Amino acid sequence: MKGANLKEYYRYKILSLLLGKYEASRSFQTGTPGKQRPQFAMARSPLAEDYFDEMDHRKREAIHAALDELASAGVVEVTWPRFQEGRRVEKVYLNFAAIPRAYELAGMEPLEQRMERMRHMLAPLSNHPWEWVRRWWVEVDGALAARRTAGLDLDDGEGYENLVRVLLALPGLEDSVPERIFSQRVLGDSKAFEQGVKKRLLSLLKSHGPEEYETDAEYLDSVGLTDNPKMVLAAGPFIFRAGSAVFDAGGLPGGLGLAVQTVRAMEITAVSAPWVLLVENLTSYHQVVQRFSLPGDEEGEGGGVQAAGLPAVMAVYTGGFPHRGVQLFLRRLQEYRENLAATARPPVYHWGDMDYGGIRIYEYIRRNFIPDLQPYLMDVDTYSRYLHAGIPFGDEYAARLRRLLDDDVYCTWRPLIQEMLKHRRWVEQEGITDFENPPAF
DNA sequence: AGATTATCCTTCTACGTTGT
DNA sequence: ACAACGTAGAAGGATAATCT
Repeated sequence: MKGANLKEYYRYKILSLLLGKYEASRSFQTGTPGKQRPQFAMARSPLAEDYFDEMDHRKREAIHAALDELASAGVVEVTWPRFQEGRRVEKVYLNFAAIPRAYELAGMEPLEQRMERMRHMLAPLSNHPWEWVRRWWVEVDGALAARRTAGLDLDDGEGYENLVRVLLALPGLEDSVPERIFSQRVLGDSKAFEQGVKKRLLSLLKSHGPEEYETDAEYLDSVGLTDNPKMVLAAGPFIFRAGSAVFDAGGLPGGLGLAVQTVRAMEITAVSAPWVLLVENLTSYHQVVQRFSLPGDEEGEGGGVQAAGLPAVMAVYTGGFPHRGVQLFLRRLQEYRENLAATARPPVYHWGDMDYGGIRIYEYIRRNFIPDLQPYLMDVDTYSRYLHAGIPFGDEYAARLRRLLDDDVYCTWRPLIQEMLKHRRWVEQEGITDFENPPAF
């Protein structure tokens, strides 16, 4: 590096160091210069190593040259230890009046301008149809107006531009759309969503979203995005109509998978099973289908429980928090039930893990789809019988569980939650095998 | 006017939280 | 589980205020 270049290099280093301190200082926050100027002591600055390099004096000379120039332009003030004038720099101060000039010389964009640009970029969200997006916008816009960064990466303008586009496009989605297709449609690039927006959208959903979920996929599904279209799995004797065609699922020993479009178009016309069971986990769903929905099946499974004679059940796989397709199916089911007299409705039970997520999934379905939902094998008695197979959990998990105790929505779960807190274990649905007995109706 | 005290501000350090 | 980041509190310095 030649002398002049070295000087410019240090000029930038010095100015960006001082401006960085300025941007973090109260003087910037309040917008009015405080009593103390941004400053650094040379000996303990990032420049110290170069400044005190005994092997290469050109570095110190270049730093002095840069400081001389800045000082005579009135941008900075340099102090020297007594009797060392011009020999060893003590401290460097940035003059408030020269801050615009300092930005110019450093080739940096003033933080205030970058913040204003960001506000302008996010402004379209101010009248977003979703309340939680507006709430986030109010927070962020307020922070920027108050000259605080609020966790935004001000250097990633493009990223936030795409985030805004995505947020504006999401409310228009009908069914779940595959990420890549959505990305292509909204951002013009099938990878752009995954690379630049997904992470921010997820953290936004987790911090401000209307509902807490277990997995990223569930969060994305809640706004209409999936990695791949998902089927709705259901089994047992029920009849539905799609267009003019009528289907009887009872004739299919393993049940069926319904595409979201089918669910949208269908109407459930009859449920001949005496009860309906929603199942959280896939393994358990398959077991339920095998044991309940094949009355008279002689094969069994390798000496397993004799299945013959069990009353049939209509089973629906929810897969954790139900995705949009399942939600639509549950609405169809509820539409059918509401057309019947209250006493004629087949009762709907839900069976999931006895853990934080399982309890919340149950209440989520009850709140949003099936008001008279009942739990199946999710109670203190079953918990105690399977405690030996329970999985231990830690303090943080216990704290989350304890929060449910304070929430009235979960009041019926208090005995179970208290039992779980006492033993510090949760019980997996898959471990429970004695589910042959349907509840007494 | 000089010195001492008070106050304000930056910087350092530790802690908690969040993301990988 | 670990690292990185951000925040909050403590300490050190500098300026301002007050007293003698």
